[in-house]
Amino acid sequence: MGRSPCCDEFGLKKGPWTPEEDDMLVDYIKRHGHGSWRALPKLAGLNRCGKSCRLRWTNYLRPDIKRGKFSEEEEQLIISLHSVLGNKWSQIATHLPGRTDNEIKNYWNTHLKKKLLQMGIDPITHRPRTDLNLLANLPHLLAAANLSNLMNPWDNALRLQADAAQLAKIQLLHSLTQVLNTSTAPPNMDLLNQLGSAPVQDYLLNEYLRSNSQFDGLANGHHPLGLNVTDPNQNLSSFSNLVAQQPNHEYQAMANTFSRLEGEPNSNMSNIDNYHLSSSSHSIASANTIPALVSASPESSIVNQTESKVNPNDIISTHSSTSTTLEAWFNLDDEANNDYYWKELLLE
DNA sequence: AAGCCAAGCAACCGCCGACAA
DNA sequence: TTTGTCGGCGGTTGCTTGGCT
Repeated sequence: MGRSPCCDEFGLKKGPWTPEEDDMLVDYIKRHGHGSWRALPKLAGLNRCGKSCRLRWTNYLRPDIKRGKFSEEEEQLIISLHSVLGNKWSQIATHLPGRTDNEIKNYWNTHLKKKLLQMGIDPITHRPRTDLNLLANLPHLLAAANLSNLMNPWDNALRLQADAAQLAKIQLLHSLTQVLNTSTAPPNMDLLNQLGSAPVQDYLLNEYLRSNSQFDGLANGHHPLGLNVTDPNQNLSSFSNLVAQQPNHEYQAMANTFSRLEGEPNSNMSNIDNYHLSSSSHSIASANTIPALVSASPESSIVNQTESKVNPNDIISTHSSTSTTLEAWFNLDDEANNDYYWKELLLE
């Protein structure tokens, strides 16, 4: 079971391959096949270890390797597959003909990881980021989100960015709502105004009123912001309507969910997590068009992958990287959703 | 022109599971 | 059942290149 000595054998060459060595390796494999990699170097007249030969062949010299820039479609596919499979580069590579696991891994580390970070998505969990950097970029993200309706639907790069922005906004709303539901301090109107949409502001303010109407000074129907405290529903431009206006089917699915929740006693947005997590038999994903993907935090992706029987081919057919992130949003129940953090930002 | 720095990528390292003896 | 070998994988290193000062 021990590690094979392979490259530790002294006198064997390491480092970059010369064109002559490449020729020798290609020539031998063309004539004889690689056979035993361990035996190959001697038979081919190479002063390399078998492992080095195998790596050079599989990552560089193989005739079916596709070289050059990754296409937009390939990028999307890698992101989608990574959200399900995690760092299983070899499995990801099986879905990209002509690309090697090493190439995909390098491309992920040098390009895609940064790209996701810039879009406010955590490249490890594929969840929207909730740190201060994201909040600092909020106006930019919101602007991108507002542009989404005007965009060419086939422009994948812009669409992905806009989806990420939408998700960031939704996640922010979710977190803000939780804070408002648990605090009596008045909300920070400057921050609320950054959300830019009257229905959203109404929704958040009414969440605040709903949760605080039992306290002194509000119970008499007066509120410093001039809103109707005794009947907050009169103020409410419902969030369901807001998300229903989104063209993306995912937001339609959310609106449907909210509608169902509204029919339940004591429902509010924070119920969404419980609803989603506790009722897989009538899940959002099955009732609507959101693919049943799993989030891919390092600690959970493997287990989820096997338990939920997610087929990476489904990712390819639906080709939706945002669904994964959307579902991740529904599962926000960890430290990233910590009330304390949001209270610091939101409450005066 | 020279030096510095960061990005990109080929190659290596070390671990693991499968399998045969 | 144990042990050794092999191939495969993911993480990491270090060289090359290009941009900037």
